Amino acid sequence: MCRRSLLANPSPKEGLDPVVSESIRTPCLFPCEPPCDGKHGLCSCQPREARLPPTGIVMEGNLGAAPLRRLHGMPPPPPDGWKHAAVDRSGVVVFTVGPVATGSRRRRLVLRLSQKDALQALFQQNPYPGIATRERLARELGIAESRVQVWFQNQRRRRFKQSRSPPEHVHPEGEAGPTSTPAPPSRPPRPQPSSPGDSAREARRKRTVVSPSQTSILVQAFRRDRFPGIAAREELARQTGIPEPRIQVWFQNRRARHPQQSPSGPGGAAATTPPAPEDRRTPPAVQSTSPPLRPSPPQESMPPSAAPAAPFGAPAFWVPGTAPGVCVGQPLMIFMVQPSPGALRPSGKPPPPAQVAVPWAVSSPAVTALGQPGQGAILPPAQPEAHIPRWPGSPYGEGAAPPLEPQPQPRSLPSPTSLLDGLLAAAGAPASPGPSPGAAADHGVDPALPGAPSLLDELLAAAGAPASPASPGPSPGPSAVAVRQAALAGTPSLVEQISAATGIHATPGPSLGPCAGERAHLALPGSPSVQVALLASLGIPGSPGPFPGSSPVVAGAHPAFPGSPSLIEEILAATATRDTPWSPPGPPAWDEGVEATLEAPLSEEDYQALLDMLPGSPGPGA
DNA sequence: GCTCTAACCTAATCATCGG
DNA sequence: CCGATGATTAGGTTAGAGC
Repeated sequence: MCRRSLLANPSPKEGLDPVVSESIRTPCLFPCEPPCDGKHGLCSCQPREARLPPTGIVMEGNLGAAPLRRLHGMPPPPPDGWKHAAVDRSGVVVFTVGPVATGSRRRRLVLRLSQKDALQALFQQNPYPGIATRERLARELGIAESRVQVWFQNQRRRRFKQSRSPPEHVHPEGEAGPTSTPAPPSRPPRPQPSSPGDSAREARRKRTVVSPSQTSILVQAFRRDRFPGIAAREELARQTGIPEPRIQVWFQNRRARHPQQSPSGPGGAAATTPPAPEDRRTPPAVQSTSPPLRPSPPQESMPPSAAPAAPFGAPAFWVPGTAPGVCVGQPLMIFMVQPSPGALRPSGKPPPPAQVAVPWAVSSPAVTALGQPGQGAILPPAQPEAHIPRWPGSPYGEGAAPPLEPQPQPRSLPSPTSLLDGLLAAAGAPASPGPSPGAAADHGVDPALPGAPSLLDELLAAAGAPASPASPGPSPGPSAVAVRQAALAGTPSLVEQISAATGIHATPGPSLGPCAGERAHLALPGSPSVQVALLASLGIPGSPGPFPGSSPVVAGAHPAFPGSPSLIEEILAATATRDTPWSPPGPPAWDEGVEATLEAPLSEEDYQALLDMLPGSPGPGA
């Protein structure tokens, strides 16, 4: 009875998301009968996987916790208040008190009807949206791009399952009846980007470039836990500056390609395992810097040994600089702190003590929403959407993260007003009765708001869906904000600094946080992208165009801006030409070429120079 | 309790980059 | 060209949310 169900089952009600619940959940320590094949993502009887991390964290309240503890000879949980315990390599069991950041899985996103309708509409148009479309849709719906991607994955399965065949090309017509589709027999293994009929398939996400130092951090984490939960991934995202979704993929690939990282099984073997390629190529010195250090002493504040000292398995003790977004040159700061109940972004995300000035925190709508349990939001707050390749040699270190205090990582915003609401409102539809006003802020930030009056309605209408009266209830809002909040909440990124210095940030522009969500869209109302513009004006290479590992940013037309066609409009347009197989959103706005990247390969010098150019800008070194 | 579906995982494969 | 590795897809499973 190898039941994963026995494993970690964090009690969301308590907001406990065990940081390492994953650890518990993954390993299958039971004498399964029949033994599980190990194919499961969460369970494996095969010792090969050695899924139990060295730390052997246990969760309170987990159904499987007790047995696991027994199996591991772990002591019983502390009486009260403990959330989880970790056993470090030395065998010391450490209990952490207080809410744990998050659990193994990210909070489940509850899509609103209107959001689903929009997704459905797009799905009918194209079940294989490219990165550009996904991002755009994500922006307009106020959810993370990765969520959109997952939704499409699940949706394809649901649809294909029903119809037993993949959508040839998703002709708008057949969609209406999901199941109704007769479905041609055999279903192609899998649509290839270049496969016929898919010729129009959009471009993939640009390859993320993981620097050696970032790889080092990831590898270390991997050795400790091959199955990091959302909390751990977010943590890594903060440390590395790589978007959490990319971290997740990295681990997937890593697991697939480095199955035997720790042959000796749980525990330790990791250390003895031969270094992976990345390891080899990573200078030792760099490796030790894993845990980003404080800005000042670039990499000395914390002894190299510190990194290893902080077993990933015991993330509870590492409170990252919280700056969700690791932005341009933002050093990551991690320091040890006593686990305290509000320190870790529990459901309630109490702001950390020394809340460093976070520019956006003030004006950012996203921030406003902090603290809300919003359901929709899932975006890992810290998700540095804009993955900015660090400049090697930078004093800020590689895994630079913002030297900020742990910030309340708004996991989900109760977003008074979600993007969708905004859309609906704009369309004259009754938006969620919710909160509201604060919404003002949101509105300002909402990408797709202005300019696109009844887009949603149109889309829905085109899709045959009822113009969603939208979210009934206060809908916590999926957080359009959530998506951006990550960007906001965090440390001031270069852009933020620039904005602060220039006052540009006055515009509650959409996703101003360059480091935000999966992708930071720096579009500012009225202007393409301040960031891009600035970078471009400075002649910073790579600014205007995407470059490897960069996160494309729609610099041009932005859905949120009046005048810029929204995705929905695009869909509508496409729908008009039904026989036209999906093709990449054509208009300029869509053009990938229009996209710019936030991740300018800035060198520290560039960075400094940039800052210097900004009047009143303190500048990093300043 | 049941259903639906978001989240996650594996395996396979494509795409891109650097040597 | 080839190896390494990021991205994506199909398909399987778990678990949260809502009825």
